[in-house]
Amino acid sequence: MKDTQKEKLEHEERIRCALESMPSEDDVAELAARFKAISEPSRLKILLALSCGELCVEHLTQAVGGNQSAVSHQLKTLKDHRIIKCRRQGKQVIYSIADGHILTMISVAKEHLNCNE
Amino acid sequence: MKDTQKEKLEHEERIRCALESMPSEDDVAELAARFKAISEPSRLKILLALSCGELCVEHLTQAVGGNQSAVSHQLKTLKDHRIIKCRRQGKQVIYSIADGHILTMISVAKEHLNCNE
DNA sequence: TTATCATATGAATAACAATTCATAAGTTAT
DNA sequence: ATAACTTATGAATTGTTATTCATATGATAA
Repeated sequence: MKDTQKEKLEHEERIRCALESMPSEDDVAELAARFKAISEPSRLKILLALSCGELCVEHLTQAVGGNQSAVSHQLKTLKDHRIIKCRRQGKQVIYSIADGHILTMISVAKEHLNCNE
Repeated sequence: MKDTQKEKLEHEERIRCALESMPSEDDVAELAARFKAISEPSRLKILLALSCGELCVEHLTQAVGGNQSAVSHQLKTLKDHRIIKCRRQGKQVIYSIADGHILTMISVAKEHLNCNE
C-alpha cells in the first residue's frame, strides 16, 4: 500500500507542476499559431529552403514547386507570424528566416527525419 | 558590375543548395503533419503539461480545461503521429512525451515565449 | 509615360480539421 | 455477473484554412 501511496503523491506533484507552469491562454494560442504556420508542407518547404540562406520569391517558388500566388500567400502567413523576414532589393523581395529559434526548430526537425525517432 | 555578378552567383549557389537538400515529398509531408499535430492550442497544452512528466487522461483533461472526449481525440492525434506514447496502469492510461526531439521542440518553444524573439 | 518584370492581395470555392454527443470498450471491485 | 469508473471512438456538425484566379502594386528600364 505504501508504494501506490507514493505514486499517487508523485502524480499530484506532476499535475500541480503542469497546472502552475502552464503559460497563459494568449501565450499558448500564439505559440500554437506559430507552429501551425510551420505545419503546412509548402510552408515547411519554404523554411527548409531558407535554411540554406536567403532566397527571392521566384527561387522559393521553384523550391516548393507551386505557383507564384500560392507561394506569396504562404510567405505572408510566415511573415505575419514573424517566422521569416524580408527585404527588398530592386524588383525582388528577398526572404530569410527570422531568428535562431526557428532555425533550431527546423534543424531539430531535419534531424528527426534522419534518425527516424 | 562585378559585385552584382558575385551576388548572382551566390543566389544560384543557394537555390542549388535548397533544391538539392530538399527532403522527399513524403518526408516533408510527414514532418508537416507532425508539426500540425503540435499546432492546436489544446494539443500544445497537453505537451506543455507532459513536459512536467507523465500524466493520466483525467489530469490532462484538467490541464487543458476541456472535456474528456475532446482530450481523448487530441491524444489520439498526438499518438498517431508518435509525439506521445502511453501505457496502461489499472483503469488509467498514462501518457508521456515520445522522444527527446519533441521535448527539445517544446523547450525551444517555451524559451521563445520567455524572450519574445 | 508606358511597358515589363516581380511580388502581393481580395474574394470565392474547395478541402480539411475540431468539437460535440452518444455510446462502446477495457479494468477493477462487489 | 453486474456495477462503477476511466478512456476511446464513430458520426455529424461546425468552423478553419488552402488554393486558385483575376487583378493590383511596386520597381526598373526604354
